[in-house]
Amino acid sequence: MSLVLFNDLTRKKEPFTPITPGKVSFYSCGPTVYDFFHIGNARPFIVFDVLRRWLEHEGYDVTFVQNFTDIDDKMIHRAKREGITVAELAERFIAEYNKDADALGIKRPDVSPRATEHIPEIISTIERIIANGHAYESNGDVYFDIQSWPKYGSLCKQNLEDLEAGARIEPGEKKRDPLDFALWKAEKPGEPSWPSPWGKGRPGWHIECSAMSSKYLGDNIDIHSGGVDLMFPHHENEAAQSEAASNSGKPFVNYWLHNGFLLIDSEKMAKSLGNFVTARDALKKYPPLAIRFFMLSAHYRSPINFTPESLEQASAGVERLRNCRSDLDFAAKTRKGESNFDVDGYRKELDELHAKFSEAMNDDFNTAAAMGVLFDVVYLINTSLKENETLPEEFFTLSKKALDEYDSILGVIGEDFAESEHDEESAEIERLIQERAEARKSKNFARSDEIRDSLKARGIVLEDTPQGTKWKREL
RNA sequence: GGCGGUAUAGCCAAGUGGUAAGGCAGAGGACUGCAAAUCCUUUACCCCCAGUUCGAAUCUGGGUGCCGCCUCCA
Repeated sequence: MSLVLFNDLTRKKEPFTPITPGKVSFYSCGPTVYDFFHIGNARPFIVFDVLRRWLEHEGYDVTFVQNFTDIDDKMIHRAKREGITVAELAERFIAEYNKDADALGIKRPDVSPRATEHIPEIISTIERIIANGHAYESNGDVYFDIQSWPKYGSLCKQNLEDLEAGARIEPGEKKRDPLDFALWKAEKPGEPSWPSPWGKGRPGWHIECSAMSSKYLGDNIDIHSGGVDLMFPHHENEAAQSEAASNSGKPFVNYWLHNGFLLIDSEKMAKSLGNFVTARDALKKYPPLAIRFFMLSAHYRSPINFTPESLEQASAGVERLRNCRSDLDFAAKTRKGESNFDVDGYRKELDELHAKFSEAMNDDFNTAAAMGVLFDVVYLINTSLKENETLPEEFFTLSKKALDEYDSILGVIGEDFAESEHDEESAEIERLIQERAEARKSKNFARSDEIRDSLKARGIVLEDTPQGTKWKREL
């Protein structure tokens, strides 16, 4: 089975067919860099990172673009409050974004365009929209003319009347229709601005994505993703702008993907509710792997609930995965040898699981089901380790390859600390393990337990096996 | 009011016509000096009502609960 994606344009699962065979153009809405990003923002970053990795794993040449919004009202207000320029604010929080995103194992995009570095492209996009008769200038502002765009509302499945009922028009506004939205905003005193054919001003929110996606990916792109709340108005507006600008008759985007909301203790996250959690804070409390595990444990379109319990459960799940990998590594060092282990049968079982994994990922990247398969692999490895004194080289090669492959997509197992560390501390740990082994030999269990407890207090866990004692770091 | 999502074991969560994956937690057992890890055993009338069907958690209709969007919040 090949990849099927749920397309919000049609509200159906559709077979994924890229515009150019073998290539995928993928635009993902990035953060407005006025503050640390929060744990709700982290969801699309993580889940679409996994989709991107899966596409690459399947052999596609993916161009992944994720913007930084570095000019808008929030940026301006925050910069004013901090007493710095908008540019300084952007610089700071782009760096913070990268720190948190890296910690969460999110691959860097191929291109990370910033709105303020694409003002000429934005202006020319607006000019084309005006030239095509879908926008108008009004006192230094430029608005998209909703009435000229019959398709408006096709992504969010709303008709114009219903949308108008919810819209409001402020007194003194310069729009013709309440739903018309700004492409360009005339300069206000003390705010950053750029020269344009309509006087000094700055871009509206939606236009940057249209201008930048077309610059880097073309007028017709394969995949565009973001949170459900962006479906309206942001993506609806983007689509209208892009298609009005290109005037090619081709859709702006072939597959629209939206992730479900993340709730905090069953409530929407909001500063007013006092339940606002930044990714930075979450990373202080929970291991990055557990946060990833949590995000991938449900389907990306379902809502998920961020609670201490769910994160602890995720941590325990990660622990099981990591134990398997470290048990495997330890056995590879101590139990490799002659064996009548049925390698061919084992390979066949792994292949079957591999097929199940692919099937899950191809089904609208169902990571929850895929993780179920990963645990089946873990079980297969664990029972094989249990049932065989010694195992052939191939067992270890095959098992390690399987875990590595799945983890290269999901990123929930991570590095083996004990394996990768060869510093003074690990040498000391080895010494203590040696001392404990001698204490145990002479039945000095008091000393033995003392060593184990003191290491435990430092986050080092010892496990005794018939082949000796292994150690690992707690998450 | 308009649009949409969702309801599966103590908790998290797949499955979407043929009789319930996986994880966490719990209980009992094996192993261990004791642990830890691992393994074995064990826990579901799939929100309610009606209908379609040989057969429904899965489809249809109705109801109820929860959630989101329609306010430049992922």
